[in-house]
Amino acid sequence: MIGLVAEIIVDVAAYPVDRPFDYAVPLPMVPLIENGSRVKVPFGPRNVLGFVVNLKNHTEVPADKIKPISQLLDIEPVLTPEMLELAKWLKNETICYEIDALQVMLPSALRAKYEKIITLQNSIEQLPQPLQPFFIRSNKINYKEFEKSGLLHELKLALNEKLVIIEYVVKQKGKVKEVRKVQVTDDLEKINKIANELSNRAKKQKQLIEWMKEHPGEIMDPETLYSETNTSQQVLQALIDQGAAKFIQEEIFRDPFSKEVEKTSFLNLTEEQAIALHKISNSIEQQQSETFLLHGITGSGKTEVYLQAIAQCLKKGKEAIVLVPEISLTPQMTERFRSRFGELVAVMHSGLSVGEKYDEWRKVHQGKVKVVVGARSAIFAPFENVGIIILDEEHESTYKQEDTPRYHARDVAIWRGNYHNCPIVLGSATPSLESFARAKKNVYSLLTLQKRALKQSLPTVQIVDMRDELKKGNRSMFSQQLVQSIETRLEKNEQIVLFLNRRGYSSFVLCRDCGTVLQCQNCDISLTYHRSTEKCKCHYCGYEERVPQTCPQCQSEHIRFFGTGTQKVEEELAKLFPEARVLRMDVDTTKTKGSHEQILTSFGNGEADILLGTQMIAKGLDYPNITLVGVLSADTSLHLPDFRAAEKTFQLLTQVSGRAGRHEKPGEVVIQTYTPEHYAIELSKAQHYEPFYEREMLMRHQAGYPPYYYLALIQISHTDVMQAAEYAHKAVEWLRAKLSFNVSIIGPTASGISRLQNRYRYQCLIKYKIEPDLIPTLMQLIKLYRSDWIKKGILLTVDLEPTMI
DNA sequence: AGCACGCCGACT
DNA sequence: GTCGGCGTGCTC
Repeated sequence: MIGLVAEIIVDVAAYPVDRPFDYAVPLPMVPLIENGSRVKVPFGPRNVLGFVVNLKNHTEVPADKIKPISQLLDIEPVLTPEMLELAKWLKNETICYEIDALQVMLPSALRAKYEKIITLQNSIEQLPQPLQPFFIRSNKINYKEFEKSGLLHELKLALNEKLVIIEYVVKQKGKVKEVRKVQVTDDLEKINKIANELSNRAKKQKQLIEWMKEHPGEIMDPETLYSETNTSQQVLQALIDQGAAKFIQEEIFRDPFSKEVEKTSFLNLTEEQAIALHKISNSIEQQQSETFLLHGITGSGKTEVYLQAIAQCLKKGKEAIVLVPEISLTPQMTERFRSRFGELVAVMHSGLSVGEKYDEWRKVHQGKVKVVVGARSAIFAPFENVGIIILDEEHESTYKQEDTPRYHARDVAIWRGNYHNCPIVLGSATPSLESFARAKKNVYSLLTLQKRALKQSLPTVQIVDMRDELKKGNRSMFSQQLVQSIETRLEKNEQIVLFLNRRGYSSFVLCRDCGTVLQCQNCDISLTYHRSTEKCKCHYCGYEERVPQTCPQCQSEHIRFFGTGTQKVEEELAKLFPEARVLRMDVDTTKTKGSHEQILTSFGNGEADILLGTQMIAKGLDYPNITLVGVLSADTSLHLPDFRAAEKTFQLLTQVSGRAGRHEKPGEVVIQTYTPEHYAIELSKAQHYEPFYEREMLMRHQAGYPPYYYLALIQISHTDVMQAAEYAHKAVEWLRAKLSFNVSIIGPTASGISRLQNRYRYQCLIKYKIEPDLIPTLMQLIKLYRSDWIKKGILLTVDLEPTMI
């Protein structure tokens, strides 16, 4: 007779074990175990962590093969049934191991730490001499530590003699922080009885018990108790011995918020905001899983709409998830939520320590908070009654995870919205083309905010043609216009933000006279300059050519590869404006924790005149004294070998321009470019999203890119170039034979970064509209790879809907 | 993935 | 004879 059997996904990321294994549930565990519980199980010769995904009363596995679960790690399951279902969906949707899908939903503190421990079996004297010193202190030592000693051979002999054994132990990474507290018994009669029986000499105990009479059941910090009742540990201990109180361990949460915030209340809504809120409210009321695209220009007050919609969910006893891109998850941002919802908010982002993340997660898990504000992974917040899911800056590529499981938070949000029958709000000033196209097709409901909430006017935008500057003999990075504008602000004591557009690392080849950028003959994509070979390559079709000496358009010799650094700009600024105080914000100056925040605060306090930085300053900057924004070269992101280059540029310019003049003082924006006629630059001038959308959609349609087509990216790498190329070809041939003619397969070509960590990388891009068998076919390819190619050192990955190509 | 098992060549 | 090299196959 078999008892309860648990299906367990084990913590081993490998193809042959990517399925549930049956384990016997020991009798004492039966009433405690649930789906979603974490367990420790013997798996082959070792012990591993696993997740219970199903409980049943039968099994096909022969009784002699079934092993019992060795330990139940949580009394409360860490995963809800929803999460188990979501994991299965993720597994199919992104082609990953189920265990990876499960682990990504939990804080890393709950992941297992594996250790090998050598344990001495007999007395130490029996051990060979060289091994003895290791076991003087204890009969157990860590294998990792031992490994360094170089005595592995001796160990092996001792192992054969059974003098020592090796154990595989599973530990949890994170710890729950606990403090010791006193709890007074809630049994008042007992207190009275003890009080009456106290000897008259026990004056201090009497004092304490009198206090306890007033506070039955109370939990408090011992130190506070002593000072409040003027007693000491000895006195308390005496009463504890008699049963008047007891010491308890209480969980505490590490508090990542350093300061208190003041409560704020609702702001008045503009008419547009009110309409948007009303539609979202309806969906909350009707319990409809509707996806909204909230398209609102910078400064139109999207956040206030979110806040009020959330408030409504809370009123209905439901919870809210708010996703924000990592870089805009500044204290300034989270304070807006905390000031409205106080202690009901948990914040999750990469700046927190492992322990802090674990604590924030537990607040959600235990129902102590109702709102989560966080970066991508917060989409897995373990709420059980979600009322609304919000993705702010919906177009941001950081919502897509770049390693397995390669999920897009937007897709997970929609899945969860469906599960909970609640609305999903995607907010952006510059929606992704995918989302806007869906809104146009009424797949999403479009909500529009066209006016700024405080009725400020949009900043005036000037586009400066840098080719003219060059003709005028100005070879510096600053146009005359920008220099003049900076001077004016410095005189007026107003602040300036200079933005250096430097997305990505590849460089393109540009003619400084006519603005021509070398393009591929077959694709509408810029060629990438490869310094090692002195050639320009197209990463989409593999076309390549030598870097020309003169411009193919105008025969000018001023043709060279492009790329500038913030340091160089800083030096030039120092020459032009020696008195100006400059703050530089880039990867170098923001390495340490909190430095990002520090720079912004000191700029906000007016400790500098100019803030110079890269992407990271494009968001969240909201200071009244910023009246000038300068974009040093708008082109840089335009000519990246990425079909989204124009979209990203438009988004970035709109975003950056939005930093100027957000308060009373009017703002000015100066955009320097070598290609002022490009629609992405021209149309960003007045934040004209729709014309840009129309224009860009046309390009996508012609070139066969999303949103008209779906994409899948296959990457193949090997330490040997020939092997990498050979297997990339094999994969492509294999796919061509399997997939229908409606699918176009581009490649194989060398990847953008053709060698990474000493592996040569090739890739192939699949474009398709409808191909129901694509995922099964790709899974088959992966199977082929894992059973055969992997032995030859090939690495193959599949990324569905890649963001970076 | 990790690990044991097993079959082969080089050595005390 | 035996140690350790890596190919093969399994994990409830």
